[in-house]
Amino acid sequence: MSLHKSKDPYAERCPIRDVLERTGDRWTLLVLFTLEEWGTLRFTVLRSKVQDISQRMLAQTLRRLEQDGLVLRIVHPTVPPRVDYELTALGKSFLVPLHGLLQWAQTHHEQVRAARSAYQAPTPAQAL
Amino acid sequence: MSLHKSKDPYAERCPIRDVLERTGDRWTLLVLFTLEEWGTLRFTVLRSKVQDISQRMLAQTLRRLEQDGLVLRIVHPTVPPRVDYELTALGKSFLVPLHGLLQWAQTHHEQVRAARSAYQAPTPAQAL
DNA sequence: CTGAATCCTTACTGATACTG
DNA sequence: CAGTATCAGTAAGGATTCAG
Repeated sequence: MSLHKSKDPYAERCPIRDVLERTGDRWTLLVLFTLEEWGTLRFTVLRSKVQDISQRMLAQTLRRLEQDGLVLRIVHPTVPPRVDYELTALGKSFLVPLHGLLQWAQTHHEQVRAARSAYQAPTPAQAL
Repeated sequence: MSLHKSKDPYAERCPIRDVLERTGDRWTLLVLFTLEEWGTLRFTVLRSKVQDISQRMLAQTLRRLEQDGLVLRIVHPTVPPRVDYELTALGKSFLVPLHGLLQWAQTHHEQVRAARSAYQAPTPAQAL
């Protein structure tokens, strides 16, 4: 989804907007689920677990999650540098409703696929 | 979010992908919530209720929802044409987990905003 | 290792104009 | 009224390069 910041249909003041903005991008949920499953992970390891994510996108996604207080970034002042990431309490609480989505997807996935297969593109505004 | 169909990180076989693909675009949830609130609506009325959506985007969003079996399209063979849209049972069931997200957003919205305000951009991989 | 900065391609979106 | 088709601007994502 392309979520433009400006001319936002949800409007900035709308609380749900902040959530949808996160769930709506390509990697956030994947990163969140990965951190939930594995606990604390360092950058490279996290990347290896999130299939196909680029370095750029992982860094960007993590920044936003950190900024929103969903993920904690822990820097170890070592050489070479080591940075760990883990869910905050807020992040964990966010995963609860997310599982609702997952559950629905798993339960109704077949139904959706069946509907897609059966679908016939409508002839514009004219019925049988 | 831009959700490319190809090179999909979630992979096509992954059930959750089909859901995320929908929640991830700009208008789908808005349309879904609007239909939930108002029940059956015809194209123009629906458009007037979904603030700022273009005719093109509304049509496109409805097609996908229809294709996935979440929304029912009812064509009245009249002149001028009249087309009604309403949620299917599947569509309504999808709104349940969606409300979980909404709830979380409303509950934790302030926390997120606070985290954003407090956030300081990190100096690259070096601690105190 | 953990990033940030740049470039470039692709996808999304809106405006506009045109049908049945 | 209810769309579709086309066009053009913008934003997202990937690849690459550079740095602490």
